[in-house]
Amino acid sequence: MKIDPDSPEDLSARIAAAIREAIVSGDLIVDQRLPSEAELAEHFGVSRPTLREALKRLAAQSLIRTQRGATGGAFVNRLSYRDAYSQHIATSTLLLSMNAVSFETACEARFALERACLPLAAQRRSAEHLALMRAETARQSLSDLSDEAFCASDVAFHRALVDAAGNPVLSYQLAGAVEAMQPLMNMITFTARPRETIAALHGDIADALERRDAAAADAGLAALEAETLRLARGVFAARAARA
Amino acid sequence: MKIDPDSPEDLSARIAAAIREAIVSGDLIVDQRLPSEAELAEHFGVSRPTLREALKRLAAQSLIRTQRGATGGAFVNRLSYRDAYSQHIATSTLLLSMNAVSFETACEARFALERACLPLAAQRRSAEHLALMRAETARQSLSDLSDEAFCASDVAFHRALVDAAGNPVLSYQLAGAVEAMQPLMNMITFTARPRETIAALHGDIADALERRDAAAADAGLAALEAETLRLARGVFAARAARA
DNA sequence: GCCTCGGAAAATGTCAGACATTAAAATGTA
DNA sequence: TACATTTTAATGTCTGACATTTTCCGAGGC
Repeated sequence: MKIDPDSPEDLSARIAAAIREAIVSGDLIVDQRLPSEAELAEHFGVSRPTLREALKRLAAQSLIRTQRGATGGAFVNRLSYRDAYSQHIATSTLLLSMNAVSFETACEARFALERACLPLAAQRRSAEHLALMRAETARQSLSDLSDEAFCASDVAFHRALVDAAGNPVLSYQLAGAVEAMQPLMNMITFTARPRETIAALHGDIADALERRDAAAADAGLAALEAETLRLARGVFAARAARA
Repeated sequence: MKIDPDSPEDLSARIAAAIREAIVSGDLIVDQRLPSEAELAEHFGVSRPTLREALKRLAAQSLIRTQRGATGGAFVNRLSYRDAYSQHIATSTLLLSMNAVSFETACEARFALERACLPLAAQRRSAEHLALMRAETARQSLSDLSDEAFCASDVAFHRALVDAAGNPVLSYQLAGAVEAMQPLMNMITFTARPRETIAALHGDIADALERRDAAAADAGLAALEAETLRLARGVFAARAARA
């Protein structure tokens, strides 16, 4: 582990990069304990605070975890799907909100990706996934649901659809697209009529998956995309006219 | 900005969470300057080193950047596609390498996602994207190419295919699936015959996109997936037999 | 012999204060 | 006005100390 001496970055950034490299390259393996902070500081020729800044950078990326006490220290963390999920969702959400991505672009990406899951989902969907989708569809018909809760339920339905494909890598990659849409969806107010329409389309998709009919599910998803886009355009046009 | 007093986490983690919350919620906006380290330390009632650990955590996630000098300080960073890309790729690569994901699972996810891009790519592909795909296909036929370089070219071809869909959100979400496959692909040795086969299939896909024929491109991608899987199984079986 | 209890030890977590370095702004001067 | 110099405000880094947590081991009592 050597730091790049002529990088313009901070010492802590360079040290973090060196340790990260050791982890990624397999030089440090999962659950292995790193040397103590004092030893690492000496190894890199820096003070303990500087070294600690480097360790915190790695901790922020879930690459290491720390334990206090006699046998404590910093350990290489096994990156779990759970951790990767939440990082990916947070990054995707920020990316959309900070870069003025149009609703159309985000919507197109989301539905394109979900359609990629349908053949697998039709083949592998379990009873549990179907039940989840049915439950969310039913919830969406409740009249006393807030707009936020409706959108959250929408996201939950789509997550179940993606998970039904039974491929954790696919679920992980899609999590960003599906979950990051929620803030955008929250900008749309769903009055009674659209809610019924959307819930009905969700029902159609669930029906198709129950019959293991990928083509029908694809048609349902296409209809849902068109409806979502139609709704969003209506809302945005009305908002623009009012302003 | 208030820290959660009864969280079991470090002070620096709680402070980072508080500031992150302020950024995500829009309380702090892009390019806005945060108070100086001394002021923030006083605000949260901690010392400067502790506060700096919190800032480094945020810097590791590209949420802030820092400048030295008189008018320097920490600024809310606009999360660029570029930054988000590299984070996503790094996380995806680690996730695959640390969780013993099977080649089949990763491969299935990758091709399922790429197929989602084809209809859009067929519709929107530019001459530049086609030229890129042709160039990589040509490179793959060179005889003096190392296995790593062949795999890198393979990734470049697929990246061009994804980018041809003309949707940056889609490109971002797929970057993880496409790039994270490279270490897995590198485990396979490509002798002359498979290289020809793969390059030919790449050529077929490029041809189909040039004709804006999504169905043919889909068939080409399906054939490529089957071939990749066949190859990988052969290599792994041979390796298992030898051991 | 076994169990409990209490320190010793080793590690991270936190603090205080100082100095080094950088870059912009203010100031002085030809 | 234009240029060089000084000031200033910020981050970057170091030193040393103390607080806290957790494990381990040994002493003492049953």
